[in-house]
Amino acid sequence: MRPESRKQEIINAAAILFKEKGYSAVTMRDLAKAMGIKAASLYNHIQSKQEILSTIIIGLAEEFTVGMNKIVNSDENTIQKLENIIDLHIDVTLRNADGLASLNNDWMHLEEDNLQYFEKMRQEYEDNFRDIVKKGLEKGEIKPYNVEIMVFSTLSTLRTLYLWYPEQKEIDSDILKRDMISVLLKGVA
Amino acid sequence: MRPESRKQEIINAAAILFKEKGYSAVTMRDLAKAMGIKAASLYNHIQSKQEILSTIIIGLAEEFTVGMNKIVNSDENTIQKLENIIDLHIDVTLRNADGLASLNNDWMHLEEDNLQYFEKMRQEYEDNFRDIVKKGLEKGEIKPYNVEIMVFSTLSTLRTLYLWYPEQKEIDSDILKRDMISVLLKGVA
DNA sequence: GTATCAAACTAACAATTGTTAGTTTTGTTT
DNA sequence: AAACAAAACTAACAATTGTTAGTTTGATAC
Repeated sequence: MRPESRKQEIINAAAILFKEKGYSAVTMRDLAKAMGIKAASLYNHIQSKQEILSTIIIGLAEEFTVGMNKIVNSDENTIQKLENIIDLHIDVTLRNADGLASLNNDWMHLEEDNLQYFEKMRQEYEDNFRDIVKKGLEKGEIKPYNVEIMVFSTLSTLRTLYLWYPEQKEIDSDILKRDMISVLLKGVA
Repeated sequence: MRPESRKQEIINAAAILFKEKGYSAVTMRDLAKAMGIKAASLYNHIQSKQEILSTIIIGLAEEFTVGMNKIVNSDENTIQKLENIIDLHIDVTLRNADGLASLNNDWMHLEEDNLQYFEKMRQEYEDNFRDIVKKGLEKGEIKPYNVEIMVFSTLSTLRTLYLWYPEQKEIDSDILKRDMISVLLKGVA
């Protein structure tokens, strides 16, 4: 157990509260109470409420960007790439499910520069995803359904993992990966 | 064009704002500005901000409850039942995508009684969904993957439709239904 | 033209918000 | 024990929040 910095403790506590009620509904006094201190004391460690949010979201977005770039630039086939994307989402979710709630639901409360930066990363991530599916379709590695529907459907499931996985502790992470890949790629029927 | 009551106009405008920023981040002054009036004037039509939220969410939740009950009590087979659930979600989404944002993201801001009522409906909806999948699995109509994963995966996609569909106007609703059913039931690979 | 009624308005409220300034406590290092 | 830095505290601020009270406007019915 390496000791976490006080700042990181605050950010982790904030992520939990943001997950439960959303960024706007969590006050600095709520956060302070969760930390067992007074609201003003938080400012010995952080600069602003906004800084907490951007630290949570931008860090995660960059993780996805790095992961996706590796997958796109690999020479694996389409199915393997899709499997790797599923892997990426499961890994990030296991490591920081609370933070993903903010990324999914509170990104619009980022301020100017970080908001633009985030939206750019998200756009590129989705474009990369779409390109993988499109190429798979051209090569006949994927069924000829509407590309947008396939991308949306898969991404919806992966994005929502954060809500669901923490409650399914009995499911081993390898079984999760295997069945998730099966369900998304081969369907249920 | 039947004229909508002023109250309903306010609720519709609120749903759009709630979708963009979430319930907590939307002020009564924001809502008033969107309506072209002053905040105090809203109270000639509604009782409270909370009333707006509960009207949006409870109405939609009841729609899903009614729809799901019809499906569960029908004598169709598992695949047909799943198709009907997909249909239900697409229909509701087409009719009120904005309201679904609140149902998905702001239900936790409902107050005591309505919160309990909502959570009960959601629980029963998910239980019904799970039972359909379980029975389909027993009868061999569905592949033997983890039930929770199948339910979660399908429901994630259907719940997120509200975010995605309004931007895909070029896709005909019948094609959407057909390909959505294909992707969810047969997979992409 | 006067009464009626819905729907807007102005003005204000008490509570809550994020944040700052300045001070005290706590624990460690000299 | 003296000095120091980290991290807590109290007290307060200006702005914003949902909401109320009381008033005015504008259209319709008599």
